[in-house]
Amino acid sequence: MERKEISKSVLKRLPGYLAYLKSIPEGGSPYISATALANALGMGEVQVRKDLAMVCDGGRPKIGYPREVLIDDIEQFLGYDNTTDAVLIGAGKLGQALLGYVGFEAYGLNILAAFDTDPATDRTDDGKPILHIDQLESFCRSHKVLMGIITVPVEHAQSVCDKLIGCGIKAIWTFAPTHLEVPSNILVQHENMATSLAVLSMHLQAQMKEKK
Amino acid sequence: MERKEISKSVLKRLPGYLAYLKSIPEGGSPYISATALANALGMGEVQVRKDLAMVCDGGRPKIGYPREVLIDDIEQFLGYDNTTDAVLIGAGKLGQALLGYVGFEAYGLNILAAFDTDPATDRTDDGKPILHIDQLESFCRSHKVLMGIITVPVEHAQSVCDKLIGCGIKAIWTFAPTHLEVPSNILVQHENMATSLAVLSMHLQAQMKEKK
DNA sequence: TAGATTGTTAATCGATTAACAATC
DNA sequence: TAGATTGTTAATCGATTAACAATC
Repeated sequence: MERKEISKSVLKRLPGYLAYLKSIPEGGSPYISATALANALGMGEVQVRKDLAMVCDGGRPKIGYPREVLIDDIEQFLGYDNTTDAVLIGAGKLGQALLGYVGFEAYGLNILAAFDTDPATDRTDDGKPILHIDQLESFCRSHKVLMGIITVPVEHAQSVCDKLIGCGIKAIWTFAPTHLEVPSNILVQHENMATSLAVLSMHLQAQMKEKK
Repeated sequence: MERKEISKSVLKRLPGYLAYLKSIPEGGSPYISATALANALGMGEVQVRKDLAMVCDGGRPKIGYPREVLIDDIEQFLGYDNTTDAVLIGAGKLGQALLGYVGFEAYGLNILAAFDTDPATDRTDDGKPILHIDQLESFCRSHKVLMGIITVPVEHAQSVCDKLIGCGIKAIWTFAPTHLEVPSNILVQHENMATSLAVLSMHLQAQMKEKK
């Protein structure tokens, strides 16, 4: 499969297709059409077809795409087939929730350990190590970790971010509601609860107004 | 301030401005320019100016916008000035993390209680009630709750969603990685960890390739 | 006054949708 | 063959960026 330049909008829709494809029970047809996928996810069928064209080659007219192949192609495209190791900084409630979430395996994400300035215990319920922040650098170097997850309070986010970059991390997933300043070769993915809440809040405001 | 029709892209950027404006220490100038804001957040200044024009009237040339007024305008626009009550379904780790996060107050969100099919305790550490799912409807009706937060495993997400709608909920914030089927007047906001991971994963793949 | 900054109007860019030809 | 479905090319739409006039 020739790898084309992919836009971010397409990229963001791929996990949705993947999740749906995986959720289909084994029994049925081994093929699925873009039309069927679109209907199931409430999207336009042309869009789905175009998106799929980016990652796989060849559905067959009248039949659709072979489900298994499609799943493999998307996973390979997204890099879910080879796992990424990550460290997590901030072993608070959110941090521990992420640490304990087994579902990330499916996305090729493996959180090796959590770090904190003041580790309450040395292991989570699930047996993942919680280490002192001072051990971060040697840990990252020896495990060749490229991804860091930030779940510390806002005020420490930037300094933790700087520290991660100093440890050789190339991609950062942050849950702290603040802008992080980083060099251009580092990717920051902001899990932005605030924007979600903004969208929800606007919808409710509109609803209230309608009722009047 | 005349309320114009606002696009989703603008809406999603507003919380970022708000967070930054609030983070500025009291001491300095009471004014801030779109240019300064843009630089601080790594954005284009024209975009910032256009976005601000949607929610407030009148910065002053050469001076900028009065910071306090700007904060108030954005908060009012987003509806953060009057709090929204919400219920949360699924008192697992993620659910409890959200339940205990005090930062939501700033977004006008107040999670009243959590519900679960099998409540381990009847209160969280923070003193918020955890109730049995059977009490959901009467609770929502009596408290006139309009927002529901879903933190249950994927396989229960749709049924929980249906239940919430049956209780009169109008907006749903879901953390379950699956598509939810809802009537058109209900808003579903999908907190999509999977898309974030896809973006991160792609970046790391590109990095690896570069190194070779 | 000069210059920084705002707000507006026009141009560009990218993404989505529509139309249609190709194919099994 | 007929019809469902794919893939492609063109048209539309919306959002971002650039250019510029207005203003303090």
